[in-house]
Amino acid sequence: MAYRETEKMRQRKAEARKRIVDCTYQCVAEGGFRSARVTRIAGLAGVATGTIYRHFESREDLFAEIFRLATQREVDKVAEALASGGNGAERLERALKGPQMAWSLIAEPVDPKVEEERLAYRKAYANLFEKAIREGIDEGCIPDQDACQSSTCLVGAIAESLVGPLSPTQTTQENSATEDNNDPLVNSIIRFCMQGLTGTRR
Amino acid sequence: MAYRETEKMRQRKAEARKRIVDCTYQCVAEGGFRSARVTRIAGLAGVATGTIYRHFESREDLFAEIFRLATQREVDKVAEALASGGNGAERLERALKGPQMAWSLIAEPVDPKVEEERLAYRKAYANLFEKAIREGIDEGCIPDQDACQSSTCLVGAIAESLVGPLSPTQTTQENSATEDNNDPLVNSIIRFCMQGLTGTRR
DNA sequence: ATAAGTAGTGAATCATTATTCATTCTTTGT
DNA sequence: ACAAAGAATGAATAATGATTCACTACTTAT
Repeated sequence: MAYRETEKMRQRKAEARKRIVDCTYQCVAEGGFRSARVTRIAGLAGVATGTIYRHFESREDLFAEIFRLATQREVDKVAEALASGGNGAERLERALKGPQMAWSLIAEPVDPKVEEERLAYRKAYANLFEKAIREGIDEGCIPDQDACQSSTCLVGAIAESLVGPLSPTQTTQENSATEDNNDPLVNSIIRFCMQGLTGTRR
Repeated sequence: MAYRETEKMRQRKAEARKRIVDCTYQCVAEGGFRSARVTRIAGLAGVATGTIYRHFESREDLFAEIFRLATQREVDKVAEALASGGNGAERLERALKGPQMAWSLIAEPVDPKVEEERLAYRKAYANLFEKAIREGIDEGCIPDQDACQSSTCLVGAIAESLVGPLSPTQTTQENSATEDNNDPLVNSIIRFCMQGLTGTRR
């Protein structure tokens, strides 16, 4: 027998896969999941359409992966913020400042499999917040309340403000990905959310 | 010349149109816009598929109309609540209790034309809230803040809580359409939102 | 009854895309 | 150099479903 997969090949395949992922991300960022065509992705990535299917079961699976990837980083950021020092209210406030770019993904209409990921994503956020709220309640810096429900409100308020159709920010990827801008917006969301939680004017 | 459209005919057409609208609504309520097939709608309405196109330009137009209809009633309810007596904070609180069923529509992935309606819908709500918040600020019962931004947070928090993927309520139409239930849920949303606005524990 | 015009029909068409797979190209070990 | 295996290709296929349109059925006015 002759061919045995070698490191060099593994690497080349990995590169192709990455190229596919990157181009998919780009397509999704431009026109959303709905309009991202397998053919176009293949074209951008410089592979044949068939090749996509050597790396992913189906279009949906590819999309689900994109979603997970784009999402993971942001959730991690929030988790990190919630894990660091300060009291519960302070940590929450820091966490609210965290996510910047991936929120845009939670607004987009998609296939069932991606929808599943989206649910997981929102839930991940909500869970982080819920835990933090509970801690705040235990510490006494947040009044007693239904932490689960409040965390849902938080996610909703933030999502709508940052990426919903009402959002004042342009929904282009570039600007929402930048680091520092739209501070007044973020600040007023934070104020609203913190007041909603604590019932304390600041 | 012979045939001239008569009242009887006008009426019959109107009935067919209404049947189409109703069945579309039913389909959408069951499986969402995505999966509502023109053929099935026609079948349910007892007309040929072609007939749909005598009443509506296109599938999208039909859907847009459904959306408008389902939506209008709810927005009216909120407007009414905001118009009645009491101070700003009280009126807002009443309005938050208003919408029940149509929120489910704002979560659903749809075609561009429907998307447009959805935007209008969210905006309608947000505008109502924004106006009410401004009034509350003028009256002094709500502290000064960015009314526009706060109204966006309200819409987001409510939408997520009632119909988002995190919603604890089943997303079936029947129960969310009922009048009185899920009070604890609604109450905690209201508490969160009112605190977010007023910064006052209740 | 007849003619003129409108409404209704639904099988056929058209358009769109994801997916397949027979074929060609590369890599690898001998 | 050769054979065995895998990888890549992309034209062809398949599936879906909206939309059309040639035709029939009905309504109306004379």
